[in-house]
Amino acid sequence: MREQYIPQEIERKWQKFWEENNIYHTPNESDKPKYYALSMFPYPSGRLHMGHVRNYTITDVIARFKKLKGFNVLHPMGWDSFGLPAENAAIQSGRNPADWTLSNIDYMRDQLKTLGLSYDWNREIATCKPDYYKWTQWLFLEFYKAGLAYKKEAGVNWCPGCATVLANEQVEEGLCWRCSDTVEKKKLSQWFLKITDYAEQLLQDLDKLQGWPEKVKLMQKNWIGKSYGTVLKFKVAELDNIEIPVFTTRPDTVFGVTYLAIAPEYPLIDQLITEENKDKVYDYVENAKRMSEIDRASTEREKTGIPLGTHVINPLNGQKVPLWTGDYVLVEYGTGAVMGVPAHDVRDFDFAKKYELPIVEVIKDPNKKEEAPLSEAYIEPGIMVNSGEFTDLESEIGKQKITQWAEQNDVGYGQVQYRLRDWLISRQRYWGAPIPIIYCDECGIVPVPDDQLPVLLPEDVDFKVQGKSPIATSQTFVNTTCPKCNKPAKRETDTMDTFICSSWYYLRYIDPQNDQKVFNSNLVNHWMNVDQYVGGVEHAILHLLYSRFFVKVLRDRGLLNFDEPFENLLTQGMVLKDGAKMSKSKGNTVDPDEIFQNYGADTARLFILSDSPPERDLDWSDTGVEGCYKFLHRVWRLVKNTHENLIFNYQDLNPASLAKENSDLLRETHKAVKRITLDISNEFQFNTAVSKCREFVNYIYDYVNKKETYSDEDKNVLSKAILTLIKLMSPIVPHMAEEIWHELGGEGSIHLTNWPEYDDSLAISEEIPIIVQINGKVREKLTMPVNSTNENIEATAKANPKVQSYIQDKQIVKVIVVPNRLINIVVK
RNA sequence: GCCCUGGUGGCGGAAUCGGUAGACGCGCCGGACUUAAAAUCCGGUUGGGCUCAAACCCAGUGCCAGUUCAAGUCUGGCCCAGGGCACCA
Repeated sequence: MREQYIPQEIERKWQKFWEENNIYHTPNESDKPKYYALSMFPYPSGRLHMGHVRNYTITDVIARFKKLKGFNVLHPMGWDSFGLPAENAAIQSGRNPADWTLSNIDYMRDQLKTLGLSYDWNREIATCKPDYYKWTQWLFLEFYKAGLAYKKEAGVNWCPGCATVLANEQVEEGLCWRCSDTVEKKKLSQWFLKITDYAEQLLQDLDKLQGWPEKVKLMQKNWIGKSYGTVLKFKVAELDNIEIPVFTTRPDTVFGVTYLAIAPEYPLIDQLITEENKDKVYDYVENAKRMSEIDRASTEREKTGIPLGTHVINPLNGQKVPLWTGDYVLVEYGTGAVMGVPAHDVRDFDFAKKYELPIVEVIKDPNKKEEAPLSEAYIEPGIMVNSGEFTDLESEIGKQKITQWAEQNDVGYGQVQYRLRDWLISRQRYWGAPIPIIYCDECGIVPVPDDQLPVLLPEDVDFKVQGKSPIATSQTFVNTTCPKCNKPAKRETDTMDTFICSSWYYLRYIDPQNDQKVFNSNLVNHWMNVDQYVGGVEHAILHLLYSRFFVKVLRDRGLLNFDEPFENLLTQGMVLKDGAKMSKSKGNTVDPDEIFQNYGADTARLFILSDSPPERDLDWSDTGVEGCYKFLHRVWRLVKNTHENLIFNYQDLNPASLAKENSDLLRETHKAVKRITLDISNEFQFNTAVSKCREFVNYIYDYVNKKETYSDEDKNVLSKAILTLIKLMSPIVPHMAEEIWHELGGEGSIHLTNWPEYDDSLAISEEIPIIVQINGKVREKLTMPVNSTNENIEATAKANPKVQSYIQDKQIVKVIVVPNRLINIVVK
């Protein structure tokens, strides 16, 4: 065995060995129970960053652990390889996006191999390859056939930076999620997926996801945004046949309506303006439309509006109130119109104050006695006043009564409303899966027949074109014939949002080479759900919501038989440096390649797991890395120095017959197995698992330091301890474990063996400390046999001289004994 | 503004059920080895009091109350930090 631990020598060697012997290949058929461990696949941006390293190391340790525990583990990797950076690189460097992407993949695949991850590379996929996107297109057509993909003209989010539209989920505070450019509104005809049809299921099924962080479920719940309310129809006083429906969650406040406001984009707005107001209102509407999303949506900004000149009739009390348009009313939500109740809505209150509209109080705060004008909106429930026949009702009951009344009198109805909008999937970009649709003058929208898939990306395109997809510049692509009537027709030139590609990739890993079907349903039903999904919390809504939607649709199309894709979800924290997110602009990045070269992958893996629990942020620390490197050297030396006294096929000796130091070492071995097994099984507490490895190593050092020579008994017990240690560490530092295993006489691979078992009865000490408290304060520590009786503990404690000094002359009020823990004597 | 999460030494973080607060590591200090240094091995390291030293005592898990024999852990109120949502009617 080498004097020193030199990772650069051993890591490459074992990576090659593992690959040549195909030890991470996962068969579909197996007697063992299945376990599907999955990391969120990366965008091939060029090189790995520390966030990747952390993500994949966590999943790898789980996969290796489960494999040793006897599971048939599926642990695949692939590439989310469509997307804008490739195209931008193409524009800047003149390279083809495909070349750029594929060479990045090659580099990053090497990096992943250098990290020693236990992937089954036979299952690798890349979403930009035709044999993958063929099936993305096929799935789009499934949605189309189900009536879940449709095209409509709509006001959509346009990112000038990316020169494409975005889905709602991809706009963060009015900015593009990718490039942070200010998002504009544009009216365009675009493809949507009807995710709103599944709003209720997506909400309900969150309850099934016991293995998800509450935080993520809550974010999805808020995003779906279910609310219960009532639609009330207001007739326009000046026009006979027009009604304006409003959605409200507070029908109990309808007697407090003093105006009604519609969105500036309200479709019927033209008819609702009186002649003399037309110029002013059109000016206002134009202004509102020009405003950017952030300005418009800001709650800081003062709300504005303008009266249209017409009026509406309150269906409950017949009152005539003015009709306004205001930029705080959103056309996309509810009916695009709101009833103004200044007394009981914060926004309406602001609006009424500004424009001197009346404020009519109709809900009374039951806790407030004296009459005083409202200084702010009262939005809590209360007792209804000034509300005709509903006066004196409790407002929560009033909601129901008024809704009933509206239904009986045909002026409204109860309604459930969701905040979730349909998913806009068209992108005016090249590097994505083309939407497989043909437009024919005769037949209209015609889906590309299955046998003509994939619709391949053309190569004769001008990437620099603005405002439309570069694909539109390819005449060979655009011009085609209609599959129905064979007459000349045009292809759809937009590509799909890349989130579509990533909504089903975990299914394709199961059957990656199938060229007949999207996947074999039986195999998918066998392997799914993903038992453990690991990735960043930034996908809490986007990717995770879309994937859940996909699975539900595929289930309803008969392609699979489960409701949810991801059984358990671990959202790992970020990797920071000096307390801040690593970024090139801050100059605080740490390059994984450099760490691999200087310290080896095992040190990187060990450090990234040991300093923080996985879901928390991790601050990168050079000295921490150094410490991990030293620890691995320490383990190496331990083995090196005891090497000649170690027996690979050691005997399990009868614990009762062992010398004290050997039974102690055996007990520590069982303890270590128990604690590390539990730490990894429960919540993946790798940081505490690592610290227990270190404690165990320290213990063995103590043992070894006291020995000059080794008896046969010593050798067997020490061998068990050290070989067990190596196995416990093998998921975390796979190369070093493999090397030591072979040095000690192992054959094959340590990663194909079994996780050590522990015996609970041997993991317990014979003597344990018992704390003695007097009036709750620790005064003495006793050492007593495990499982001593309460009487025994009490007698021993009372006999103790120090305890005596505290209890003599005092009256004992109470004695509490917690077995194997402590005794508390209460005295007066 | 609303919702969520978290606040423990110089630092990262431990602490099944309420039961020894500070495991393990980093850093720092000391000892051994060495001509010397590095590396290594061993020991110390919450603050304060007392002491030559130890023993011992007091305080201590963001702040203030409470429940309990016993609170980092439970309850109520507050402060601070981080995250999510944000004119969704």
